[in-house]
Amino acid sequence: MGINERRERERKEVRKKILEAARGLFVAEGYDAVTMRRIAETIEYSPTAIYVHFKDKETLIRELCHEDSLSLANAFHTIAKEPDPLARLKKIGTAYVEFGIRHPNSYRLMFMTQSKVNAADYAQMGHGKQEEDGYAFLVGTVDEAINKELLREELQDSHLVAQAIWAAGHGVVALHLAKYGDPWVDWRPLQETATLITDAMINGLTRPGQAHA
Amino acid sequence: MGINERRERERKEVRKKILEAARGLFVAEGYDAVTMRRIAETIEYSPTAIYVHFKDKETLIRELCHEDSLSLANAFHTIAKEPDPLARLKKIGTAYVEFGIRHPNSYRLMFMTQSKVNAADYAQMGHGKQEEDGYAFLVGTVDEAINKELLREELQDSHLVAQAIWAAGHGVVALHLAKYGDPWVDWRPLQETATLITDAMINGLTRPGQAHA
DNA sequence: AATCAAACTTAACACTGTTAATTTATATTG
DNA sequence: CAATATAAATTAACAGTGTTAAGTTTGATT
Repeated sequence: MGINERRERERKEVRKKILEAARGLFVAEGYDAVTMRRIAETIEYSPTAIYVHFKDKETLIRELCHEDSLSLANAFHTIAKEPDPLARLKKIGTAYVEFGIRHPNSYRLMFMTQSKVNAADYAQMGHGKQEEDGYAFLVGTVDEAINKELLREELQDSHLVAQAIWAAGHGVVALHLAKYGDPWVDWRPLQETATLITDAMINGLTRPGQAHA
Repeated sequence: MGINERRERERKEVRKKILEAARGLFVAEGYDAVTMRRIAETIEYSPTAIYVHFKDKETLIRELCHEDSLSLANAFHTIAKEPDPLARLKKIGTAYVEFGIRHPNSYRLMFMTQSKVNAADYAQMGHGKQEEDGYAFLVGTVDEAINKELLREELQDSHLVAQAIWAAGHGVVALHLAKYGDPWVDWRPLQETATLITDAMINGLTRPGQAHA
C-alpha cells in the first residue's frame, strides 16, 4: 500500500514549504525577522502547524543553516585534492570567507551566537555535523603541515594552530558582518583584509625560507 | 537657589540606580535577560519610569558598555608609553583580549552585533567614542611601524594592516565567546591561542630578520 | 491659592514563541 | 457500511517582550 508513502510525501512537502518560507525571510531579514506568524502567513497555514514539523523556531532555522553549510562542505571536498598543505590552508581560508559573504545570516547563527546545544543533543546528533567536519579537515591539514616540517618547529599542537587559523578567518568575516559600515572606521574591502591576514598567518607560522604560493 | 541642583542630583541618582540594576542583570545573564520589568522590580519603580531617563533599552545598555570600555581606554593610555611600535602592538592585542574576557557581554554587544547607529546619531555622538579612539590608536601604531620600516615593504596601507590585526584579535575572542565549550572542538585555552595568533601575525607582517620581543 | 512642569504610574497596544484543547480529514477496523 | 483510531491542522490562550498614551502625583513658581 502506497498510502503511507503518499502521506509521508505530503508531510515532507509541507515541511519543505515551511523551510522555503523561512529561508526567504531569514536570508532577506535575518533571524529575528523570521516569526512563526510570518512563516505561517506566507504558506497559508496557521502558526502552530509549524510545530507539527519542527520542535521550535531555533531548530527550524538551524536546519536552514545546515543546508547552507553543505556548500562549504562541497568546497572543502574539492580543496581536499590539493596536495600541498599550505596551499590547502589558503584555499580553506578563501572558501570560509566566501561562505561568510554568501550566507551572512547563517554565518551569524552558526558562528556568532551561542548555541544551547547540550550533551544530550550532541550525543544523538550523528557526528556528521558540518562544523565538526570542517574543523576536522582544518586540523588534519595543519597536522600534515606539521608532519612535513613546514611549520616552525615549536608548533606541534595541531589543534592550537588550527584554532588560531580559524580565529584569523573568523575575525575578518565576523568583524565585517557586525561592524562593516560603521562610520568611524575607514573600512577596507573584506577580500583584501582576508588575503592579507591569510598571507600574514601562513607567513608567520611557517619555517623561515619556506616558499609558498 | 540650589533647588534645581538638588533636583538634578535626584534625577542622576535614579538614573544611576537604573544603570546599576541593569548592570547586575547584564553582567550575570546578558542582553536578553535584562528586561525593563526586571530592572523596574529591582529598583522598585514602574517599568515606564525608565523611559524618563533613557530613550530605549538599547541606549541604556550601550551606556553600560561605554562604561566598561573605559577600562580598555585606560589600558591603551598606559600602553601608549611603550616606545617600540611592535611591542605596543602586542600589548594592544593582550589588552583587547583581556577586555573581552573581563566583559564578555559588553564585548558581544559592542563587537558581535550590528548597531543600528545611523549617520545622524554618529554626527551628534561627540566623536570621543571609545571604539574610534581604540581603532585610531591601533592605526597610529601601525603607521609608526610602517614609517620606521618595520613592516614588510609592500605593506603601506595602515588601515588595511590595522584591520587585519584587529580581525586577528577579534577572531580569537569572538570565537571563544560564541563557541567555546562546543563538544566537537578540542578547545585550547584562549590565552594560548591569543599568544600564538599575535606572534604569528607580528611575525608574518614584519620584515624578515626583524627582531622583536 | 492657582498654575505649571517634571517625574512617575496605570493601562494598554502590538508583538513574540509556545502549549492545550479542539476540530478536521482520512484510513483502518469490526 | 458504520464505528473507530490517528495524524494534521486550527482556535484560543498564556506568559512574556519593548514601548506609548493618558492620567496622577509631587513640588516649586507665579
